[in-house]
Amino acid sequence: MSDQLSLTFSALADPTRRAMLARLSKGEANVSDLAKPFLKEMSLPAVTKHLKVLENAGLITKGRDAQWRPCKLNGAPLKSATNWMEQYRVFWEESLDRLDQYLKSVIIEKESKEKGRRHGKRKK
Amino acid sequence: MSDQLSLTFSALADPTRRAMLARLSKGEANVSDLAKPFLKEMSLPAVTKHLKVLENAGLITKGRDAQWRPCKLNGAPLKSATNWMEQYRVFWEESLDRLDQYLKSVIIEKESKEKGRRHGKRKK
DNA sequence: TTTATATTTAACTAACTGGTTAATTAACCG
DNA sequence: CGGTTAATTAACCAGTTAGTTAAATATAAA
Repeated sequence: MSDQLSLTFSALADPTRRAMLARLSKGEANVSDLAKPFLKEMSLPAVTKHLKVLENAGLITKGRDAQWRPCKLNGAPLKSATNWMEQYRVFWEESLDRLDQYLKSVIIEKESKEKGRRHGKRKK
Repeated sequence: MSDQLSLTFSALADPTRRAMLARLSKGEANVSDLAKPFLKEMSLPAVTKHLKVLENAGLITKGRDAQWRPCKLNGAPLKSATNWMEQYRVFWEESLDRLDQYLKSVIIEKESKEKGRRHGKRKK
């Protein structure tokens, strides 16, 4: 995979990892804190692996405090990812534009009817 | 995987697929158009598979025109993805904020020195 | 009807992912 | 020291991904 953007998107492509980031957005937490909500669904080593993925993507940083590993969120890769997406903004605003154009055309139809069909679309 | 956000991020986690989206952002293209830049690196069936991933994620739509399959980009899933990221904006602006605070503190130090140490931080 | 073009499907494979359990490391605490 | 807590590593496995080549499908064109 290798490139940073791929690493970032790949790390985000998992609901467990996204939930962990959400948790970290509320403040630092060590591994067992982060694991707690998932220990019914998976083991601790599985959590460790997820954290490793996040760490490799640069989305979190693990510190050390005695036997704890306090993790904190690092937003920089999310910034790059958002920057990449930004270039497609026009494509998700497009449908709205089309609605806009449609509404305008309806108004024009309406106006031309009211004004005695001076510049409306001809039918057929 | 299943959930939409995971499907989207997962589809984006590959440079070939991102390049295909970039191409489609410049206008519709059929499969062989999209394949052309990659045929030195991979076969046509590999391209078909990448397009399938994008299609399953709802990022593209494939139409039909005789034997061609004109593809067009669909921005909606990117909108959801960006919305999700938006909640982390504060984390990539944070470092800037910290610089900001630092600069402010420097100014305060400076002011308090100038004004005879009226409300600066006491040393030690 | 044959041939050519565009694309997909099938069958296979190597590498990666996401999980497991058991063992190990590291640091604290009595 | 010996025990406990926090976290990681090792070894393994099933399912998925990303690629391959060869065959099949669909449409146009001669």
